[in-house]
Amino acid sequence: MARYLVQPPVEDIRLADVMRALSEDVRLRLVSVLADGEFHSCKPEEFEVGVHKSTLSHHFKVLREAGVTTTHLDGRNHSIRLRREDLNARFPGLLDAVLHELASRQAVTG
Amino acid sequence: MARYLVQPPVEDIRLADVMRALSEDVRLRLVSVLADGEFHSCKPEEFEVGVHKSTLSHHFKVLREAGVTTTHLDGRNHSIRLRREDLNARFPGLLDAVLHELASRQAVTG
DNA sequence: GCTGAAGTTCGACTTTCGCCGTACTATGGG
DNA sequence: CCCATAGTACGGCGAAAGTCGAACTTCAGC
Repeated sequence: MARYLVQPPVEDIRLADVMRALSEDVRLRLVSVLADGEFHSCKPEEFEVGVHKSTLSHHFKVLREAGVTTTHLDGRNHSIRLRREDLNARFPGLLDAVLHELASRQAVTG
Repeated sequence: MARYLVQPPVEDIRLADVMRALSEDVRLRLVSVLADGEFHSCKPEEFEVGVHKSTLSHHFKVLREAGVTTTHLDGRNHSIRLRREDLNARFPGLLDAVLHELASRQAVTG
C-alpha cells in the first residue's frame, strides 16, 4: 500500500517558507542530491551530510512542509523528490536559480 | 562626507545567507518597498512594518550583511538600495523570482 | 511471531533569531 | 554650544531552530 505524506497544495506554498527551507547548508546539500528530479531513498548513505539520522529526518520534514519536496511511502522505504513543476508554477525561476548555483558549486568542489 | 557601509563583495555573497535574509516576512516587505531599485531613506515611515526602529535597523543590517542591499551614508541620512546587478550576476534569476512574487502579492492585497 | 531494517517521534540541550527599550553616536541647524 | 533628528549598539527576553540519543512504529523476511 503506497501513499504520500502530507504536504501543502501548490497554491498554499509560501515564499518565506521555501526561502527558509533553502537557507540552511545541510538542506541545500540535500536539495543538491535531489537536483536530478528523481525519487531518492531517505537513507543517510544517499545523502552524505554528517548528521544523525533523526536530524536528517527533521530536515526532510522541513523541506516537505515548506512544499519543496514530496515524500512517497512504500513499505519500509521512504522516497523523496523535488516538486519541480509545483515550485516552477508557484515561483517561476526560483528553484532553477537555486539549482544552478548548487550545480556550479559542485563543479568547483568536485 | 558621504560613504558606504561595509558589505560583502559580489563573489563572497553566499546563497544560504541571501535565502535566510529573504525568509522573513518583515524583511520581505522591506524588499518589496525597495523593489524599484532606487535609494530609499531608512526612516520607519518609508517602510510601514510595525516594528520598533531598532528592530528595523537590525533587519537592514541583516539584508546588508547578506549582500542583498547596499547602504549609503550621507550626514545623518542613511539610504538603502537593492544590489540588483550584483545579485543577478551572482545568482541569475533569483532576485527576479522573488520580486515577481512580491509584486503579484501586492497586486492582490492592494 | 520474532527479528532486523528504515525512519519517525520525543525530550533535552544549545544556539540563533526577532523584538523591544534604553542608551549612545553623529550630524545639521538655530 | 545646545538641541533635535536619524539612526546604531547593547542588554535582555521569549520563541524558534539544529542537533543528538533513545525509544517507538511499521513492515519485510524467515
